[in-house]
Amino acid sequence: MINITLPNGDVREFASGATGMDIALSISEGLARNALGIIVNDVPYDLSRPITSDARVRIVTFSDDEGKEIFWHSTAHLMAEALEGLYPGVKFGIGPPIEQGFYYDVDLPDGVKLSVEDLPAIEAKMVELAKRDSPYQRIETTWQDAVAYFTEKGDQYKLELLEGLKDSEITFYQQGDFTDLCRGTHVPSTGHIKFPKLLSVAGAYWRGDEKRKVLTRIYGISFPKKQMLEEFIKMREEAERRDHRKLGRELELYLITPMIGGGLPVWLPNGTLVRRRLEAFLRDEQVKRGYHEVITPHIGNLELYKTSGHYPYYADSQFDPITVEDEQYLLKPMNCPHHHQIFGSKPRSYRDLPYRVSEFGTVYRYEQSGELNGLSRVRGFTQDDAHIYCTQDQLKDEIKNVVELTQLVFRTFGMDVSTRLSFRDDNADKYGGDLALWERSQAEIKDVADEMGLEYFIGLGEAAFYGPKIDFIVRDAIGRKWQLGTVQVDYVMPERFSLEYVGADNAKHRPVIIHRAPFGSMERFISILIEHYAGNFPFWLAPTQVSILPIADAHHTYATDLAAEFEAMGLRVNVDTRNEKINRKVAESEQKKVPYALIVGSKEIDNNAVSVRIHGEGDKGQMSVEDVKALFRRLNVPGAA
RNA sequence: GCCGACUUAGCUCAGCUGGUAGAGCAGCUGAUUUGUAAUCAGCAGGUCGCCGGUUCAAGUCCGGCAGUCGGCUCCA
Repeated sequence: MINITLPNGDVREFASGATGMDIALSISEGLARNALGIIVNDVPYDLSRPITSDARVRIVTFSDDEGKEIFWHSTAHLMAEALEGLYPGVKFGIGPPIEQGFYYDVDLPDGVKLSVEDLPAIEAKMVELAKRDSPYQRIETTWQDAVAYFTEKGDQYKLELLEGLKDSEITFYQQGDFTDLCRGTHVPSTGHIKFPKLLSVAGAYWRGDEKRKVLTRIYGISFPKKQMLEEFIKMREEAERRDHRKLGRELELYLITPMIGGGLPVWLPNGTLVRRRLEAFLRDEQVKRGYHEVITPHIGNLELYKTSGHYPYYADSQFDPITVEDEQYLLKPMNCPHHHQIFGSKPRSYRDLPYRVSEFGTVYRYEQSGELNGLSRVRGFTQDDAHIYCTQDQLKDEIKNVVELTQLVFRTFGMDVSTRLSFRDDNADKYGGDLALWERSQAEIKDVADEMGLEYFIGLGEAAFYGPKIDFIVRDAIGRKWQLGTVQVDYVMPERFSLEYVGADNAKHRPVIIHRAPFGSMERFISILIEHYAGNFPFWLAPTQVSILPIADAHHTYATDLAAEFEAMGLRVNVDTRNEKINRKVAESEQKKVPYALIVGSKEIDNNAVSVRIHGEGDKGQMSVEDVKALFRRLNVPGAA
């Protein structure tokens, strides 16, 4: 007999060799029906796999992350089985579950090309195979037998994977006529996968190496219940509506034309208003915190970037240098070296530190054409950059200050962020400066993060070449992750630029530099902001804050006088004096997502009032002009909702 | 840059197996003076992304290029 400990602490006795399914059945029939796998002492097991010793177990269903992984991984196998049926000779790379579904990388037989139009047929085949309800069978095998099997099958990809598994236990999973090299775990049978949905086809390099063959990657997802699939599809449609590229065009925020160049967005008047508002918000916060704002040119002598070390490290992602009178200049790929020149331009005393230099600095980076994406990924963008030159003693407090400022930014917009400590990996070529300094700054960053109680994860290999970072990452409407804010510790640049300050001891010392950008890039931040608000900007940010809608010509004077009063308060107002019905004016104000519409007719004029309509909420009734002014004053500050 | 798909009026989209381009909205003109999501009528608007090929004939078929989209790779 073995003792099985359940998550609630109950210990039950089972015969040795009992399976997850036995345990599930002993708890309830419903659980057994929904169970997809069992976690045995932190190791996922198939429900049919015998358990032979005492264990702590947890049965997982689709509502658990592990359950979804098992479900989607099994769906990937089901799709592979369908593909093998439809395209004999297809070879398989890897087919893992991902955050939202799964993919499988496949090498199709010669001459076969797959497009999204082929997906429904594959999906139909999957449904057909699922109806057979074939069990997923775990088969333990030997490395030699596995090699023999895939040699016979001619699948060089699986053979290559096996090369890396020489010393491990090898298992196959088989369902129906399909056998795959797989560690597992899988659902009991294909019948669980009732609602598969294949989503897209893409190219992907074998093992992520661009020198190797491009395989066809098919993305999909699946659900145990129809309603879940429907909800998923509805969510994707909602995401499409929020897409900043669509809203950016509709709301006339920005423009990208091939004539100007890919990845070089032009800010239209509406977008410029939003951006200036954001800049003003951050500028005010920075003034409170003792920053000095500067402006630097868009190009700089190549020597500057050779000194900083950016040039050799990032030659691939810079525009080619421009040659003028035998001197070479680079389109500015970052602002840091310019700011270092400012710090170094005169002797600095320890009394001047921390010295904080900020700039909304526009930089240009060469991004591969296939990478360009609306405002999220561009070739010219503006960083809300700043560099803080401080002493070693001041470093931790300064990091805390900038992390707090960054958090204030995200809090103001109500955005969910995840925090990554971006550290170096073992690839020494990627980084400058000596290892001891790296270890020190990584430790300092981690200390600060712990002291502040940040929830974070560590990203190895994500550091900048000159130092580790704290990065703030958010998701766009369709779930893609983007890095926005960043805080970086740098011991390398002070050395490279020989930056110094005179200490209290009258000796020269090296400052430490913090690089930071709470928004990251204005372009990317605004792309996320558009999707975050679905284009419905809060009052203080909206390009047009108030539409005044007179009922008829007789009310125009009242309306325009009112508009002038609001404008004098610094509000952005539009008066709709067109010869149109009020219904039409209301409709268009709503479509433009203007936060407040004020309807004015004879009734309002008599009371020195307006009728208030809030975007997305509807008619709020009459309000006196004085009350509306007070309301708008209250709403016109950053963070007000 | 690589793989795949897409590209028709300012926007959203029709256009069957090749026969010479259409709608709604936006725009312009006129009528209407209007009470909380689109008043009515008329007019105008396109070398169907670009270049080449097949054909009596190409928006439609084929090839090349560009741009966009979804991925891959990359991202100071």
